[in-house]
Amino acid sequence: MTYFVQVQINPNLYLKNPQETKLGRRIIEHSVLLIDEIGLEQFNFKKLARRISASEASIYRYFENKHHLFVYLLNWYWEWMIARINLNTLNVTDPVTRLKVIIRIIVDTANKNMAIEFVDEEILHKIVVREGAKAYHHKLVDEDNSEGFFLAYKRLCELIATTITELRPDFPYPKALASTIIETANNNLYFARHLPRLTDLKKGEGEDDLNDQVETMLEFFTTSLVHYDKRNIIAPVSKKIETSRKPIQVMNGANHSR
Amino acid sequence: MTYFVQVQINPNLYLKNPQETKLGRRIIEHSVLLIDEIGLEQFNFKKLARRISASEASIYRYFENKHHLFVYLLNWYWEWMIARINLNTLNVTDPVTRLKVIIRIIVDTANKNMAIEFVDEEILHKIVVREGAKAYHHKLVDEDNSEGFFLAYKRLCELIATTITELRPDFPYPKALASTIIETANNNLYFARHLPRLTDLKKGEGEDDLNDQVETMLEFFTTSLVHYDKRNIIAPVSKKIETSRKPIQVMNGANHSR
DNA sequence: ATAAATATGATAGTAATACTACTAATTAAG
DNA sequence: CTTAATTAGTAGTATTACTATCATATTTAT
Repeated sequence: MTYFVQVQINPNLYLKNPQETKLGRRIIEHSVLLIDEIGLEQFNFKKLARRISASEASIYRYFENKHHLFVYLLNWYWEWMIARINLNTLNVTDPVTRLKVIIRIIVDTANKNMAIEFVDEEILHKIVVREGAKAYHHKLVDEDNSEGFFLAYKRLCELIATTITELRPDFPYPKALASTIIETANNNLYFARHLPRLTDLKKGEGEDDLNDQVETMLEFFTTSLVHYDKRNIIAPVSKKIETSRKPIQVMNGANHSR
Repeated sequence: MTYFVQVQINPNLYLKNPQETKLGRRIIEHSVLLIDEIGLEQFNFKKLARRISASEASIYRYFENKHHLFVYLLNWYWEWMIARINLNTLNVTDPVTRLKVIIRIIVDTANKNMAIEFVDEEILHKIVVREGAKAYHHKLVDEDNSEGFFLAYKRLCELIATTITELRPDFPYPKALASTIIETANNNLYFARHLPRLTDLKKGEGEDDLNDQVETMLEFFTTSLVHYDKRNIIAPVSKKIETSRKPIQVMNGANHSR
C-alpha cells in the first residue's frame, strides 16, 4: 500500500478523484501544461486526450466539463497558497512580519515541488494570473458558489484578513483588503507583461525583479492603509453630479444615416 | 440628413460601424441586454439574431466574432466613463475633489441616457462588473492589444493617474492605483452580491446603499494611500522562505493507490 | 487461480456553436 | 426608370461539447 500526499479538493468538482489514479494525475499535470500553452478557450478535452494518449471519454469520467476541471485547478492553487502561508508563518508571531511573508508568498512563483510532484505550481500560477478571474466571473457563479467551488479562495482571504485584523483591530475593511491584495498582485504581474500602461511596474530585467516590484508595491499599499490616520477619512462627495447634460462627441460628415 | 451623436470606437473592433445603421444599433442595444440576461458564454450570434429578427450572417457583417463585439461594448463603457469624468470635472480644479468625483462616477450606475439612447449604460455597467475582466484575461491579449483594443481603458486609467499625481506628485504608483481603484470597485460590487465572504460590504438594503459603501471604502483607500507617511515604507522581507519542506496534508485510508 | 468488479479505450452519434459562401432583396445614384 | 452598390437571408461546413454503447484490460477478493 502506497500513501500519497494529497491536496484536499471539493469532491463536487470531480466525478472521480483524479489524484487517486495514474490517468487522473496525468490529466491534472497536462491540463496545467496545455492550458498554459494554448489558453483556456483553445483548450478542450479532445486535445488533452490526444496529448496524454487517452480517450476523450476517459477524461469525461473524471470531470463533468472543462469549467469544472479549471475550477479544480484553481482550488489546487488556493489550497497550495493556504498551505504555504501556514507553513511559513507557523513560528511568526508578529502580524507585521506575517503580512510581509503572506505578500511574498502571493507574488512568489518559486518554491515549486513543495509537496506534489506532478503539478508544476509555477505554471499553475501563470494560469491563475492570466485566467483565474474567469472561474467566478460568469452568469452561473451563484450555482457554483452554492456547491462550494470557492470555499478555498474564501479561506485564503480570511486567513489574510485575520492577520490584517490582528495588525490593526479597528481596520474597517480586512476582507476587502485581503481580496484586493491577491487581485492586485495578479493584475499588476499581468499588466506589467501585457498592458504596461495600466501599471507603474516595469518588466525589464528578469522574472524575479518584477516579483520584487509587486512585493514592494503591495507592502507599501498595505502598510499605508493599515497605518492610516483617522484624519484621512473624508466625507463622501455629494451624489448630485451630472445635472448638466451635454452630448459626448458630435461627429459630422461620416455619420449620417440614410 | 440626420446627425447622430456617436461614441468613437476603435474601427479594428468592427467590420462595419454598427452606429451608422438601424440594424447595427439594434445589435449593440440587444447584445447588451442579452449578455446581461444569459451571460457571455451562453450568448451567441444565433440567439441575438433570433431576438432582433435578423439573420446571423448580418451580425457577422458588423462583427468578426463574439469576442470583438464584447470588447466593442467594453470600449463603449470605457469611453462613456472618460466622457462622464471629463464632463463632471471640467470646473473642478481641486484634485482632491476631482478624485472623489471620479470614484463616484466609477461606482455609480445611475446617470444613464447621458447621450446615446440605444444603450442602457446601467445594464452595460452590470456586464462590465460581472464579465469585464474576460476582455483581456486570455492567451491572445498581445494581439488584441497591438490592434488597440484596450486604448480606451488605458486612457481612462491615465486620466485617473494624472489626478493622483496632481494630488501627490511624489506618489510612486499612480497608474497601478488608478487601475486598482477601477478593478477594486468592480470586484467589491460583484463580491458583495455573489461572494460576500470576499468583502466587508453588505448588499443589505438597496442598490444605492452598496454603491455608497464602495464609494466610502475607495475614498478611504485612496486617501490613506495618497496621504501616506514616508515612515510607513518598510524594507522588504527576506526572500529566503520555505527552507523547511514538509508535506501539506497526509491522508491515510482513503487515498491508497492500487 | 479465477470470478467479479472496476477502469479504460474505441467508435459512433447528437446538438449546438462558430463561421462562410452564395443568392436574393433593397436602396441609392444617375 | 434602370443600374450599381449595398444589405440581408439561406444554406451549408467544421468544430466543440458532450453521451451512449460495447469491448478490453486491469485490479481485487476469495
